[in-house]
Amino acid sequence: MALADPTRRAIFEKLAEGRLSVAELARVMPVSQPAISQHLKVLKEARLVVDQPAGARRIYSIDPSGLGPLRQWLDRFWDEQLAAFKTLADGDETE
Amino acid sequence: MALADPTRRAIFEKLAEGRLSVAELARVMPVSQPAISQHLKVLKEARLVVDQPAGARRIYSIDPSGLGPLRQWLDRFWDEQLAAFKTLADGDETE
DNA sequence: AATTATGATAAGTCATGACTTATGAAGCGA
DNA sequence: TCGCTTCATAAGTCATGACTTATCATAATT
Repeated sequence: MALADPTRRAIFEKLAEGRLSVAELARVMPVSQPAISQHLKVLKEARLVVDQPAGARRIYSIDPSGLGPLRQWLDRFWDEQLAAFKTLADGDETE
Repeated sequence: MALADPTRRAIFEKLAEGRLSVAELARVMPVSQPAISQHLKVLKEARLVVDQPAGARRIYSIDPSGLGPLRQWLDRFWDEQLAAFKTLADGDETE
């Protein structure tokens, strides 16, 4: 899970506010530039961000479709558990 | 993030199918009973599962409300990004 | 009471991964 | 072209955490 690491989540949240270059991220975050690049690599492989060259710089932005699988996974449990709860609430004493 | 670890996610998914004791989980999962207990401790602290003593055993089940914060976090990005996309799609050439 | 089953904790090992500094490649401006 | 900036990768360090075996407490069973 690419969003497990707090630093990576922070980067992701920064990018959610707007497109940023690596250097801009490095200025804001409390870690070195290589650390940023490494995190971006993981996020990119997870399809959570996309990058786009702009001269010597490289602009990163969020790939919203990357959140789809997580959302689906989450919705599945959400529905299952709601259904299970409903069953219990409906005066079920199977257990 | 308690759901970062694959083993822990597997435990969580097992519990999503129904309430289980520690021994039952240990029988199904490819790790030792102490490992199971340790994972359950993390899940419990994250409010993702609840436990209930039943004699010498202890029954674990999912606490669906624990998924609420994750869902909220996810929805926030979802909406933000959809809005951002809409802005772009609406013939915006700011960039 | 003795045995067995269950589950939590302690202690130690080991792999993973999040960081660092160093460095090289590529683009831009003087 | 030289220097400056930007970024990625290499290599190494170090902390975290996911496992193990050992053990103890508690509860059910005979």
